[in-house]
Amino acid sequence: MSPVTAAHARTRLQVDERRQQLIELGLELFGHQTYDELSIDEIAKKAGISKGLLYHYFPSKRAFYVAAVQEAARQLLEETNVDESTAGPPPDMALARTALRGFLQWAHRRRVTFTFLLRGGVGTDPEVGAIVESTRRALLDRLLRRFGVTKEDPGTRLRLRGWLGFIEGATLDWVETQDLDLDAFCDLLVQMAGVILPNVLNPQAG
Amino acid sequence: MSPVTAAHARTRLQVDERRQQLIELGLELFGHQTYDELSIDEIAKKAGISKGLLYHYFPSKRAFYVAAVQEAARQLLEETNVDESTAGPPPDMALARTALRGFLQWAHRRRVTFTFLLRGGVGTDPEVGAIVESTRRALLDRLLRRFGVTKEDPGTRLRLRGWLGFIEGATLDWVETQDLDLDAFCDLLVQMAGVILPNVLNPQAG
DNA sequence: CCTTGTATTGACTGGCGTTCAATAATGGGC
DNA sequence: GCCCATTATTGAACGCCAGTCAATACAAGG
Repeated sequence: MSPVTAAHARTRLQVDERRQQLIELGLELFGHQTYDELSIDEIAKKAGISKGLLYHYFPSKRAFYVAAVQEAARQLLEETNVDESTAGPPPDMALARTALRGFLQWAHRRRVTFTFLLRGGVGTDPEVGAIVESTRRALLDRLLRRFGVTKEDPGTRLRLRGWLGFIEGATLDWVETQDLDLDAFCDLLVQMAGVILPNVLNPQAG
Repeated sequence: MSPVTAAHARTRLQVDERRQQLIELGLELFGHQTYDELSIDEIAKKAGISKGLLYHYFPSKRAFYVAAVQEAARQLLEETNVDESTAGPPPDMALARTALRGFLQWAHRRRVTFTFLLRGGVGTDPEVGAIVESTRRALLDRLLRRFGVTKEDPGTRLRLRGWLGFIEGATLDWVETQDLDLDAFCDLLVQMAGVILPNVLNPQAG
């Protein structure tokens, strides 16, 4: 079934190729099982390789897990990046909306990875927490740039952090229940941005 | 140092007393270390008891961990419960504000437990996730009752879930940075409730 | 004071993360 | 096309730690 499975003979792969393959597998497996539900032996078996080989690529099980989280974050950032060449001067609401839409589509299409990143990314290492936090930050910066937000006093920062919490919480609910279509949900989030961050989005209203 | 520590002699305690004592300790320890950073031996040592005794009270390490989460949730719900005897008809904004204040005070005073509950409560078991989710739900129901919210169509549910995400995210930030005083932050959250849930809070505006 | 119940212990076991020396595949030089 | 250096790959062995269990000591009731 898996292209990795080699009955008896050793199949020798390029280092990056195999590494990527293993991370991809980890993403899939850790998306469905807890960290300590999933044993190294099981991972190796599913990958069709020996247990020891995993340690050739990753110094520890945790490191492997972290690499998977890292990859999830990387995919999220990469696949939700929109073309900015035709962007108008901020606040370019249309572009911001497109970006948000892309994020939601990704969250839906790869919902296992998405929930893995958010749910699995919190309770574990500080290292993992840092990845999630910096991803959050990167996503936030992107959106803010498109919304044209610059200043960040304490009140604004808390609103931003809260708004992100809003998006994450609502999106986790949304990918599960699916009882609003993409556009309606996207509209909701944009509308929320408007009421949560009024002073930064239309300064004259603050 | 600890009242539990008995140099050589066995100190025999009542079952509920010791159980509670262990859970309290677990709350403290798991607040500062990851689940698998913390070994059973270490817990037992810190508690001044033998490893085996832990298994007299809890069937497994996980069960012990879950009990600690459970306790954190129980404390949160108990200690943030406000007196409703003098409550006016909903939406009683004053009471809602008091409740929110109580929640924030608790989150600040017991920030280790609070972050443990939120950060540790996500990435692990479905069992732990269920506790956190039901606590979330209970807190939400309380606030909604005071705000006088009844209906829950998909759109409203997503707003509620998002609003909770807002509170959690912003509060996690707030207990860490502390760069807004309690009242100002509380004001912010109440204000946010107003703009996020306008249709349910003042129906004529929706 | 003895007996019964149970809180408590310490040694033991099995599983799993981790290590390491041995092995076989690959690619390059001649 | 052969040989050698490199290294991807293996499998067995190790050690730590969660979980078990029979033995022990403390407390209470008769």
